[in-house]
Amino acid sequence: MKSGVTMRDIADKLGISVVTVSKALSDKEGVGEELKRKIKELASEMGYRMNVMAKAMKEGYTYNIGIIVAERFTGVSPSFYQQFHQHIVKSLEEYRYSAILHILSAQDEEQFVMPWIYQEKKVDGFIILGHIHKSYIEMLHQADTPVVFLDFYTDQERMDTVITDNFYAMYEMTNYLINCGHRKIAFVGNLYSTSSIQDRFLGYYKSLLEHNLKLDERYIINDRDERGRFIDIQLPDEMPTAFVCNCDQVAYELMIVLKANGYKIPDDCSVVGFDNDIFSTLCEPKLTTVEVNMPEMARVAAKFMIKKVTNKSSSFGRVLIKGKIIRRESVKKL
Amino acid sequence: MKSGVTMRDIADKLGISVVTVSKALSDKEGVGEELKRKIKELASEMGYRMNVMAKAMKEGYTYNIGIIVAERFTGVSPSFYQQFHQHIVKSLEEYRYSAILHILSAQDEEQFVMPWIYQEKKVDGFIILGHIHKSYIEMLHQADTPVVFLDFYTDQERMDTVITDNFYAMYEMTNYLINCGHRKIAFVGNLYSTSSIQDRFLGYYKSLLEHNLKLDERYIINDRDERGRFIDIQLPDEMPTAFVCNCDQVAYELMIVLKANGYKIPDDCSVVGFDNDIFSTLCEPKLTTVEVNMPEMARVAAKFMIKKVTNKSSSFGRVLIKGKIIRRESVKKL
DNA sequence: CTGAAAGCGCTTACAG
DNA sequence: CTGAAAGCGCTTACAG
Repeated sequence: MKSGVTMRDIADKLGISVVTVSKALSDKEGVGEELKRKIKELASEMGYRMNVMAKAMKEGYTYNIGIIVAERFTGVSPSFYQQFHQHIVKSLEEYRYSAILHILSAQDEEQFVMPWIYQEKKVDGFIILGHIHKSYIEMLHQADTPVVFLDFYTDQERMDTVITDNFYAMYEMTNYLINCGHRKIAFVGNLYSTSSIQDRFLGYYKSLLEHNLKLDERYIINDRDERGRFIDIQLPDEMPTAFVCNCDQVAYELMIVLKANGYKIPDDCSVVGFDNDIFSTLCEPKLTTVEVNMPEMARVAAKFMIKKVTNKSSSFGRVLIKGKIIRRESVKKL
Repeated sequence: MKSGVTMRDIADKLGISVVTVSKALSDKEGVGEELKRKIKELASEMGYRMNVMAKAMKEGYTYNIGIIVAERFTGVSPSFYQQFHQHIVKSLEEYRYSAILHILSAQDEEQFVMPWIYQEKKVDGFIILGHIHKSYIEMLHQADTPVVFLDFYTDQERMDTVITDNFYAMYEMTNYLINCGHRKIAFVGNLYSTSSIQDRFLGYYKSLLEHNLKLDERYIINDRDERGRFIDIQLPDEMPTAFVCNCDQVAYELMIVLKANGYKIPDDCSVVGFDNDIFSTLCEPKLTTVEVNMPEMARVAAKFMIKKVTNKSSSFGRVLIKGKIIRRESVKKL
């Protein structure tokens, strides 16, 4: 299994030209069936491997996509986005594209430093995973390179983004609770923290509106400070029968507080989460939650990316992917 | 910020040759200071970006390294290896190398299918993350491409690998327990499951030997079946004063069993783990454990990789990186 | 100090 | 059906 084999070598051995070898190997027309067969056979016999870079240079593509994720999401606790990255790799593979991960440092983000893989023309475009600064996005749009966002959006124009339908999922989840007979339902999450939490809250609110239930301010419970750090959860004076938490980890923390105060779950109160991450199965009882459809989101983002690479002017806007309610044991039918 | 700018454009505008531009931009000698300055200035003004692929093709490098991880490690629960991948990206960056993640499917692994990024010559070598089949490794070695292993080793020859010093870390941890006055110390883990568990067990055993403590078979407690699935942990009839667990998750499970049987931690028995992962802080009390030095391991693996790319004949063998004991609240001084 | 020539390994028109 | 020519954007000897 030598490496140095080129089309030249194959051509020479067969006494033909590289043009013919090139055509045969990529199944282009203009080569006799018999000759084509011979070429392919010899190629595999000699352990020929196509040098895609050479092809790429001729065509002007790199067949690489940069995946950008902000450093702050890559801390000690393995995040959500690492899972996403893997799904993107899988999806890009189907187009024979590779993914190159680029971790955007806080410094580069603030000082508007373009990723070096852009500077070196190593990628045909970027998929941005999660939140990054608005002005950095602005700069990205200025540069002539296709960009698709995943799991994040802003009100900026020309933004192609694939996101979970947070709003609809929480709307459905709250409907489910109401169908189970709950009427006093609290929401746990800081409404001013992230866009996701806001959308989830709004879905919860829509469900209340639709069922003529009043939004009670005392039932909006804070879970984190402005900087996103979790704070101790304060239970309301008058207890609701169900808690809608903006994520599984908060639901997990809430359950600890509830138990510490002598409440039984789901007998005294029901709890639901969002994300279907490790915390949802670490709880006792296991948590009813919403699963984000990562494979589908990655697939769509990859598809958009490839289309934008091929046709720079194509645009898709804001695409919502539905989540799925996972029913476990943390909800009681009243 | 246009993209199409090449050295040709810069040269034409200055009425000089591309050769001179090339030399100036890569700081090679043979260009006057004044001209060099001018060239660099114009380059940045025109928004020139080096086409590394062209350079790469000339030199015969791709400046990409493939990171291979078996599909079974990429399941639902975000694994250890995703963290590793990020550290490798960071380390390779310092050599201006990019990482391309390749998830090796079970099928490809069994049928000895080389990664398509190898077939397409997109990478200069591979870093293998975690366990893969011996015969696949054999094939990898047959192919003329540099390979470095990370967090995994076998007895195969010519294997360059960077691993945690499981043996030494568990030896130190057991010493620590003994220094705290413990004499009856159990080990929790299936000795026939993974190489890591074996090494950790052996470190524990060495510490016992050194302190003239007998290895008691009843104190080797199984935690998983042959297929690696966790089983219910059986406490021994006569209780030890401390448990050395092969990983944090098992320590976490053990704590649940201990508490269910009315034992207080660390008052009735101490527990230690390994990995310093999420389970170590989810426990109550928080777990004393061993932290793997991922950044350092990634750094060394990257360094080896680059050296092997530059000089195919270089080899490093089996390199051990020390772990670090993280002391928390799960151990009591007797 | 500066540049014309050749080449990295392919592909795309264009002839024959 | 087959191939000579030109070119993708660089760099590496080698001349001047």
